[in-house]
Amino acid sequence: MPALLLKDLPRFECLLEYARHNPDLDPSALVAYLHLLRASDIAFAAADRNFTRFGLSHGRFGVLMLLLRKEQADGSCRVDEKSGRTPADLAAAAGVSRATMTGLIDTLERDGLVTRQPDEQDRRMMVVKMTEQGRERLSRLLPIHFQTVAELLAPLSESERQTLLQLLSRIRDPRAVALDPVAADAPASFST
Amino acid sequence: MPALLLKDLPRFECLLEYARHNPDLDPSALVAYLHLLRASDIAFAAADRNFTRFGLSHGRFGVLMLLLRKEQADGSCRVDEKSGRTPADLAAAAGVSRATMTGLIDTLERDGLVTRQPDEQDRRMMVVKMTEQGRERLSRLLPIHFQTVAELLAPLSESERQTLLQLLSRIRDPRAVALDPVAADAPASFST
DNA sequence: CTATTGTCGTTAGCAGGCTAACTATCCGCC
DNA sequence: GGCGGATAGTTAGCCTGCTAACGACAATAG
Repeated sequence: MPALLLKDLPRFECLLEYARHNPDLDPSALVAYLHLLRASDIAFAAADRNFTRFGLSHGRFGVLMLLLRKEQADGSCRVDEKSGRTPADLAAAAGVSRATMTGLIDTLERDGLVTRQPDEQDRRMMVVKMTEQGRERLSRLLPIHFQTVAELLAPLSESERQTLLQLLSRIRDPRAVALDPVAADAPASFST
Repeated sequence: MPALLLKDLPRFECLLEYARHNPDLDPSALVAYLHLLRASDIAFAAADRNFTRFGLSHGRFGVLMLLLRKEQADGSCRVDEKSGRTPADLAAAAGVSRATMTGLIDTLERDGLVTRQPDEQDRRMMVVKMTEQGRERLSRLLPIHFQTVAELLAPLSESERQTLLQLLSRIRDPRAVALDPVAADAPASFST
């Protein structure tokens, strides 16, 4: 069920051993890297257990969250009524390929959590909408999901979470860094 | 290619928006959780690009590392000559199912990086050994892999890495915590 | 010595990503 | 007005993980 491999802890030994034999490389980077994968895998698997209980997966959950967000557009978030509802838009927003999004929507539609109708203006497009049942299921899952997240981070104090977040946000894709070296030490505020 | 979804950044907005509408839940936990998945995904994908360049995957790389470790047994590491070479042992050490290990070894054997021979003592078992070609490929890959890891962590100073590591190692599986609450605040030194 | 129990490796079939290629449609330019 | 290039959604096929179930074999109980 965990999409990422749980195999980090065991590999610790081998890699660290190798590092011991080759002291020219950076042991602290390696250890941090392995802990990062391990912690993320734990969090991923914990969330996935909740999703599975509700007949969802990480991918399908993401789609429903995107649709929920659109529905909250009447609230504080200014999102034009149109954007984000077509499969292509959802795929871009969710970070998966259009082909994958087709499969996700297929399953969601089969389970009655989502509807798919042809767009009237542009007949290439489809319009994906969340059903009442989808909203209901999401509203049952979300408190549990957030509680799980809270439990995962429970061992850390508020200020420690800030520190963790600040350190994590400075880890960047080396390729991206090469393209945009200036951003390497920016505080990196995503959600704004 | 990335086995974990790259879709964390986009979902930031939706989840944070939801959190804004429901202030009873823990925003700092949610943000830390999302940054954790994102950072891990970046690291995972960066490593995976190297593996792919050398015809490997995360899983196959892990197997070779385990076999390499066995081979270093003549050095500083006291490992009995026998352990860790059967598929079942490798599966347990790598954290995958035995069925998955069969597939990993199949591919590695097909590519000539590993051999599989029946065990003489116990005819249920097989003995997996790394070939010279496997050693050679691993020795070409490892410097690049370690350099990638070093680049990923380059934005952090030595003491920041220590902090990161210390915070990450306190994130535990909620289920495991329930079983062993004492370990929840232990420093958690794995590699010893 | 036989029967039960358990382990090893493999197979079959599922899930969820991906790319590449296809059809249908829109847009812009002549 | 029509034609070429871009875009939407789908399909087909691959990869890699998983579980469940199998036959072969070992180990132990009686």
